Parts: sequence; C-alpha cells; structure tokens
Amino acid sequence: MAEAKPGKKNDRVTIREVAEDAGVSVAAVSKVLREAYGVSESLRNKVRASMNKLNYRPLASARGMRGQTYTLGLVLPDIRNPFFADILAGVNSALERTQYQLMMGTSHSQGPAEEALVEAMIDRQMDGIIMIGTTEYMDRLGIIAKQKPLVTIGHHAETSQLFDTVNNDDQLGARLVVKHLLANGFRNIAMLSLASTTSTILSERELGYRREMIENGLGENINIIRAPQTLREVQIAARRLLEGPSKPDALFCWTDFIALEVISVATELGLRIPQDLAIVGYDNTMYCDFAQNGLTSVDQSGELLGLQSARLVIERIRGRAEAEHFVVTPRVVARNSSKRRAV
Amino acid sequence: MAEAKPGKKNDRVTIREVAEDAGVSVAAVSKVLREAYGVSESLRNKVRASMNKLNYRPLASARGMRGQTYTLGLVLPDIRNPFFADILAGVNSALERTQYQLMMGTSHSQGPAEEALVEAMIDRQMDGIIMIGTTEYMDRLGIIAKQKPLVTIGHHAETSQLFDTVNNDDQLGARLVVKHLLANGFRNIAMLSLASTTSTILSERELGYRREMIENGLGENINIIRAPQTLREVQIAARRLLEGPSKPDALFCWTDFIALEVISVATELGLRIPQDLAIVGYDNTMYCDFAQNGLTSVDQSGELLGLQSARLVIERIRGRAEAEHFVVTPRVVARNSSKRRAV
DNA sequence: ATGAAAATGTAGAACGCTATACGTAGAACA
DNA sequence: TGTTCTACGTATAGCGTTCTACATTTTCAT
Repeated sequence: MAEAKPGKKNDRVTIREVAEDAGVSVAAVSKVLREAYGVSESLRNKVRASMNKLNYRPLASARGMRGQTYTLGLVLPDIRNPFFADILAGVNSALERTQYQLMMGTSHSQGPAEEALVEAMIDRQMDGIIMIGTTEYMDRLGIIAKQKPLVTIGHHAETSQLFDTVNNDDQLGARLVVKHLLANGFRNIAMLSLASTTSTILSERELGYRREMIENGLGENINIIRAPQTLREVQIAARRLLEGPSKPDALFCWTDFIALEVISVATELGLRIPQDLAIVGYDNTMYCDFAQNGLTSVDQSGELLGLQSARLVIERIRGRAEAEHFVVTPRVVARNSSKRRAV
Repeated sequence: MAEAKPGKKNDRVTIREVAEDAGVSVAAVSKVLREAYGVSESLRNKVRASMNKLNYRPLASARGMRGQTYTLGLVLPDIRNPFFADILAGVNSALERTQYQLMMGTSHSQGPAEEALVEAMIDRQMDGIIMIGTTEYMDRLGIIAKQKPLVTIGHHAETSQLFDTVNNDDQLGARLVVKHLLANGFRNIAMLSLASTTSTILSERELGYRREMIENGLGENINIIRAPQTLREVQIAARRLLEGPSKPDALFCWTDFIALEVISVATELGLRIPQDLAIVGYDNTMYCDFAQNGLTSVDQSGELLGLQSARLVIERIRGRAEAEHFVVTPRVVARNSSKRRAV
C-alpha cells in the first residue's frame, strides 16, 4: 500500500513516456531534446508533438548527471544597488531566446558567503557562472574557472586566460569625472571609495582620480576616504569629511547608491548642492534622474555589460578556450549635482 | 586516448571515494550526509573526517534524483524595488544555519516569464518555492503547490489550504495612511495604484482607502489612478493627475519606489512637498530616510516577512500539511513628505 | 548494378546519489 | 540457555537523462 509521501507525488512525465507515445526510442527523444545530429524532420515532429501533448519538461537534475543543466548562475554582492538591476536586465535579455535559465544568489558582499554561494552553484551543476563585483582573490577565481566557465563583471583581470572579464574603463571613468568637475569650476575634489582589499575597480578608479588630479597640478588636493559598504559607516565617513577642516568642494562617490546617501547627509548638514558641494556618482542608475537627486554620474552601460557577459559565458560553455575581455568606454552624464559654480 | 572535453573535467570527489577512504559502505556515507537514523558516533566521525580530508561536497543533481536538492527558489517580480532586498535579507538570515541554499529568479513582472521561471524551478527540483507579489491566478498557484511546497508573500489567499501566505494587513495599511493624512490636514487624497487584474494586495489597499475615505465623509474625494509599473507610464499618469483640474492635495502611492518617482514629477512641476502635495509610500524602504526624499511610508517589516516565509516553506518540506497564514500589522512612519499643512 | 559514404535510428551503460530491504551482533529478558 | 529486540551496517535497485557504439536504411557516385 503506497502511502502518499509527506512531500509531493512523482507524477512527472518522463522521456520514456514520450518515447512510448511517439513510438520511438528513448535515445531518439533525447536527441531531439538536445538538438543533436541524426534526427529526421519527421522524427523530430513526431517527438515534438508527443512532448507537447504530454506536457513534457526535462528534469534538470537528471540532465545534469550526464550533460548540461541549462542553468546559469549569477552572483550578486547584494540587490540593494540598483545598478545590478541594469546588468540583470541585460543578462536576461541575452538569454531570452536560448534554452538557458538564470538563477541568482547574493553574497551580502561578504567573502565567506560568496564562496559558499559559488560552491553551491557548482554543486548544483550550473553550466556557467557570472560574478558581479567579486571579492575573491585571483587564485580562487582560477580554481572556480577550472570547474565551470566563468565571467566576471566589475573585476579587472584582463591578463587572465582562465576566465573572461567584462568591465568599463574605470581609470578613464574617474579621469572623466575629475575633468568634468574641473571644467565646472571645482578644484578641491575628494573621492569616497570603498574599504576593500580586493576591489580592482576601485583601485583603478583611485588611480585615475590621482593621475588626473596630479596632471592638473592638484596633487595636493588629493583626498581619498575609504569606507565599508554599510549605510552607517558611509554616513559617518561623509559627516566627518564634510564637517572637518578639509571639507572639499566636490565629492566623487564610487557608486550612485552611496552618492545618494551623501546627498542626504549633506542636505542634513545644510549644505547646498552643488553650490557648497558638488557630488558625482557612478553607474548612472535610474535614481540619478529623479529631480530630488539630479545626480551627475558615470554611465557604464550596465545592460550592455550584462548582455556581453551572458554571450561570453555561453561561448565558453560551447567550448571557446581563449579568454576574451570586453571593455566599455564610460561617459559622464551631467546633472544638477555638479552644475558650474558661480565664479 | 581521452581528449579533454571542451567543458570541464570531472574530478569531483564522489560518495564512493569517501566510503573507500573511510573504509565503510556507500550507504553509510549517505546516511551521515542525510543525518539519517542508524549511525554510530564512531562511524559518523570516521566519515566526517574523510569528507573533510577529501573536500567532498555532494552533487545536488544526484541527490535530487532520489531525494532533496536542499535548494529553495525565490521568485521576485524584479530587483529594482528595494523592498525586495529587505525580504531577501530575512529569507537569507532564516536559512543561515540550515542546509538550504536560496536561488532567485526574476519574472520582470510579466505573467509568462513568471510562469516559465516557476516551471524552471520545479524542473530544477527546488525543494520549495517562495513567490513574491505573484501575478498568477489562484488555480495556477494550486497547481504549483501540488508539485512543490509553496509560500507566497504579498498575495492574499488566506483561505487557501494548498499553500501558505505571508502578508501585512494591506487594508489596514491603507486606512492608516488615510487617517494619517487626515490628521495632518489633507482631505483631497488620491491613490496611485497599479494596473493589475491579479494583485490582491492592491485591491485590499484600494478597499481600505475607499472605506476610510467614506467613513470620514470624503467619499466624493475618492480618486484612484491605476498605472502600469513602468517608469514612463507612472510619470505620465502622475503628470496628468497633478496638472489636471482635480489635482489632489495628497497622494498615496502603492510603493515607495513609485512614490519617489512622483516626488520627482511633482518637483519638476514646481510643486512644493508637502505644502502643495503630500506624498505617502508603502514599504518604508531605506530610500525614504534620505533627506532629499523624506518620504512618509507604511512599514510592513519586510525582513520579518522574509524570515517567516522561509520558516513556513521549510516546515512544509518537513511535512506540514495544514496551511498557515502569517500576517503582520503595518504602521505608518511619518516623515517630511506629509507634514501637517499650515491651516 | 555495386559499393562506399552519409543519414537515421536504437540499445544500454553510465552519472552520483538515496532509500529499501536485509544481515548481523550484542543486549535484554524469560 | 534460548529467544526477541534493538542498533548499526551493507548490498543494491533505481531516479531520468545523456551519449557511445552499433545496426540499419538511404543516397550517391561510379
């Protein structure tokens, strides 16, 4: 007497039933599924008809045991930063007409959690992995890449042969910001960066900022503040900077999300933007455009980055072995928060 | 001569190797893995030691063929709305000390995509599914629930025996907003709702809004505008309302995210907030607190909702058959956007 | 016609686990 | 001393696919 299990019944249609219904072999159905070689038009049609009739859907676990799962993993540091939504949109649109399905996970911007998440994705037989803003060290990334096709977004490793990277030119982006602020009459430009030992994009941006300042004879004004990525820490750092003796007249923030917090802090301190303080963000997310923010930002085409990363990871799955490194040229989108100051 | 496949090598440690190393049977190792009955202390230790030594991790696909995958699926409409980040934090913290791993997917707020995503999750043998703000019809949800343990967040179906629900009291939330606005001197209160045929939370809020208005003798002022969830459509609707002849003095928006857009539109139109227009949102997301927004909102404890949904879905997996429906009492968090108007 | 090559289809062994059915040894009881 | 439990281990048959190896049929030169 078969008791119904506490879980769910196993009434799934299997490949065997499809084969039976279509009057062909199991192997034939599998071939149709995989779009493999050696299937006639008529066979394909027969099988397709049975699949539809029986409402058959292949079981990913079973496929994964021998071949692919047709699942891609996307690792996000968090989902609070709206920039990731742009990237996600790009990834999804690239996957739209493919068999691949995307599954995401968040690492809370924490190393151990990120590592656990990636392992979980490998254990779940994801065919490829896209990591956004990873905090992993280079050797770890190599280990991951040896197990699964890997593409990173927002991590500079352009010399790596083991995995692909997708980036904007962060050094240039920072330079453009400085240029823009200088052109608008700001000279005491500080930079709010992230306290991180592994972020290559931040070190690139810091480098670009430094160089551009020096090349404009403003080496003495260089001021980089690094804060952890928590709301509280950023607020404290911003408050300290803006109330301190060396208050800058412009602040370049490493992401819009953080820039919006700084606008909030500055507003509370009674500072007018941009008269008392110009603010520039990075990523040009949708919030920049809101009138209450009017945030100048660097556009790095998040959707394009997502699109390209999906393309690259699928190419890797299909067998490409040489690394490819995609780079977008950023551009400044000027808004009220950095308008020319009265001379 | 075995050529290296274009994909990756298969150098995973299997349960068989662990068994060999520990000098026990495969079945014994499996028992340890599943924490099943009939394992002595010494056996367990031996096996654990070998697992660590060999760095063994079970393959989810293989486990899924017979038992569980220890994976939970979370369906989000999109990741732009920061409220979902709160829910996610709750889910993740509930899962922290368990074997379960969360995988997310987005449906872009579109029915077909949502359906495809849920099917993909079922095909990937997720042990349970949490759906946020689903647009599925009741019968579809029943079908899903028959296949996998299901919990919905933000969907009223308190009479359902097939799946669990987690909600705040939306009708009350809307009433509280109206009460709050009335107490602050606003009487011509409009509501910006979502154009949706399936959203039960919006119909509840609309009901609450209507009833509270009527009970306060303001039935004639009832004005519900429904816009689709795209930035453009919301802006158009807001603009039309605020420039039109029946401009309200307060606007209740169905989510913070939308409310921020309305603040932007209103600002562009030269309206002062709250003097010319009070604005209230829903969800009390972190953006409300930014000084430039100062948005009054309804707090529905997103993190708690996430926590509870994770608890419920795991209970379902463990065998609970009776439905459970968790409800949070919302509260208004007042900020500048709805400050008492000058009399 | 004839043979070779190409096209199409099938059988059946994996893949790495889980879970059922059993076997065995020692403890507890009469 | 036997008998019955209980605790602990093991052997092994799948789970639903994929994919290699092979068999058969068709096509195409000659």
